[in-house]
Amino acid sequence: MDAGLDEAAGKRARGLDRAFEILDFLRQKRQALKPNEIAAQIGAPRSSVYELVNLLLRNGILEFTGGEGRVYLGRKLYFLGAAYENHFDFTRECEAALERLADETRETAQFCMLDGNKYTVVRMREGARPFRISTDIGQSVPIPWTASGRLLVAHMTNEEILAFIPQQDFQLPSGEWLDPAAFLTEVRDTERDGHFTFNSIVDSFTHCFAVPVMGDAGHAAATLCLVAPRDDGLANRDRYLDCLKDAARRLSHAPLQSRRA
Amino acid sequence: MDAGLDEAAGKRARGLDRAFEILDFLRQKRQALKPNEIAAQIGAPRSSVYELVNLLLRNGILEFTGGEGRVYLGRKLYFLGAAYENHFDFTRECEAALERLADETRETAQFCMLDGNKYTVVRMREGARPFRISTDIGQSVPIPWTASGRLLVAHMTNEEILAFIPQQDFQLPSGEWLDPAAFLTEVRDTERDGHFTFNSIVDSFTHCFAVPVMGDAGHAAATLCLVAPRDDGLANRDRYLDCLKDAARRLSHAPLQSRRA
DNA sequence: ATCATGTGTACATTATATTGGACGAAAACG
DNA sequence: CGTTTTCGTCCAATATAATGTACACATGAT
Repeated sequence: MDAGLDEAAGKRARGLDRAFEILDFLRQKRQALKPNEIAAQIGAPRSSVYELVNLLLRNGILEFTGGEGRVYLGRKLYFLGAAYENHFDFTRECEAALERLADETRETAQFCMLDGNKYTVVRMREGARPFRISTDIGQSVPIPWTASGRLLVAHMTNEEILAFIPQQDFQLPSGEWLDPAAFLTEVRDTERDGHFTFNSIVDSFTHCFAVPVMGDAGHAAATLCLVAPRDDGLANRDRYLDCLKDAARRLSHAPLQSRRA
Repeated sequence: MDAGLDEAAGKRARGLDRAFEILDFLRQKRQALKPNEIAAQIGAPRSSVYELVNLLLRNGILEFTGGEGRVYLGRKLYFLGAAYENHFDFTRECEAALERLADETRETAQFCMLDGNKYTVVRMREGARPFRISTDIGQSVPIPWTASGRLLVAHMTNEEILAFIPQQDFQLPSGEWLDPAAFLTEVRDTERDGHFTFNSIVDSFTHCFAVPVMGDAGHAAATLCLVAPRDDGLANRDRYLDCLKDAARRLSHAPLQSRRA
C-alpha cells in the first residue's frame, strides 16, 4: 500500500522521516489537507500524524489554511528555500537561459533537477505554441519517463542507477514496462553524446531534448530541455541541440556553485 | 548562551525541534558549517547533531557543500519553499508593488513578514540612492527594532505581544533598552492609524514608513515599507504614505490567500 | 432511530531516539 | 617531537516519542 521507504514494515517510523514524508506529501498534493486525511493517505498512525502536525505547526513549518483544520506547507519553509536559492544562486542566470531558449526556438524550455530519486521541473518557460505540457513545475516524475532522466543519473554506475530508481518507476504511464537494460544503454549513450533526445514516452505528440548543466561535482547537476511538437522537433533537431548546448555551457560556468568561498 | 527555545534546560530535546533549530541556524549563518561547529554554536550534544545531520542529508534537507564535510540547506527545502510560494502566490504582485513604489518614491521599498517571533525582509527593491541598508533579505531582526514590527503584532493583545516577543529583543543595537510599555503604546496608535513611521532606531540617518498588507485572518499578514533618508522622508511624508497605502490596498486584494478553493 | 463514517483528543505501553562519555585519528601548536 | 585541541565514530543507558486503543462528538445515510 504505502510503498514503504526502506525495508520491511512492522517497525516504528522515526519522527523526522515521518515529518518530511508529510511535507513531501503535501507538496505532491499541492493542497491543504486535514491531519486525518494525511494519516490515511500516507498510511501512518493517526495519533502520530496529529502529534507531528502540531509540532510542525508550532515551528511554522506547517500552517493552517483552507479552513476545517486543514494544513499546508508553512512560511518557514519558504524562508529556508529562499536561503537555499540565495546560496546556490542559479535563479537569475537560469531565467535568462530559458528566456534565450524560448526566443531562439519558440518551444517550451525547462530547467530540471533531481528531487531525491525523482525528476522534477524547477523552472519552465512556455513556448509560443498553445501547448499542453504534460508535467507541471514541482511535480515529481519517474526518472525513466524523461529525457533529462538519462542525463541526471549518468554519473552513476549501472548498479547504482538500478538501486537508485524505484523498480516501479520503469512502468510507463501507458502501463507498459520499460526494460531497465534498455534504459541503461540509453544512459550510457547519453553520457557519451552529451545529450539525449526522443519522442516522449509520456505523451504521443512531443519530441524532447535534454542537455546537462554541469555542477560542482563534475556531473550533471541539472538539465536544460526543450519540448517540441514531433515534426518540429525532428525538423530542427540540430539547431535546437546547438541552442541547448550553448545555453548549458553558459550556465555551467557560474551557477549551481556556492557564491561564497 | 543559546537563549533556549522554551522552558528551562536539563531536558532532552526533541529530534524534530533540534533539526529545525539546525536549519534555522544555518539560514541565519548563511554559510555551510561542519556538524561539529553547529553543535558547538547552538549548544547541542555533538552526537545528536551528527545523527540529525546525517538524517537530514539522507532526506535532501541538507547537502554537503563547501568541502570538509560542511553542510548547508538542501535542495528539498527549495522545492518545499517553492510549493509554498506557489500556493500563496504573492510573489508576482509583490514584485509589481515594490516596482511601483520604487518608481514613485525613488526610495528603498521592502515587503516584510514575521518569521516566527522575528521580523524579516522578504523582498526588497533598492531605491535610486546608493544607500546602505541596515537589514538584508532573509535576516531575522527583533520586532521592536522596526516600524513594521508595530503593525505585525497589532492584532494581538498587549499580554500576547509581551509573551510573543523575547524580552531580549527590546534591547536596541545601541545597547539601550526600549520600554515595552512605550512599544505597546506605539502598537496601539499604529493600529488606530493604519500606519507607522519613525526615525529608525537601528541607524541614525533613515526614516522608515510601514503600512499593513491585510491577509486572510483580517490582520496584517505582511507590511510594505519605505526606508528613506531622514530629511527626504520627513519632507515627503504624506505623499510616501499615500503611495504605500495605495500599494498595500492593491496587494490586500488577491495575495496571501490560497489560489485554490 | 440506528448505524456507518469522519474527526479530534487522551493516555498507557514499549521500542527506541537522544544523550554523555569514551575512543582514536588527525590537525594545530608549542 | 610531545602536547593540546579539533574532529568523527561508536556505544550503552534511560528518558521519551511513536503507536495502538479507547473515547467523545459530530455528520449523513438508511
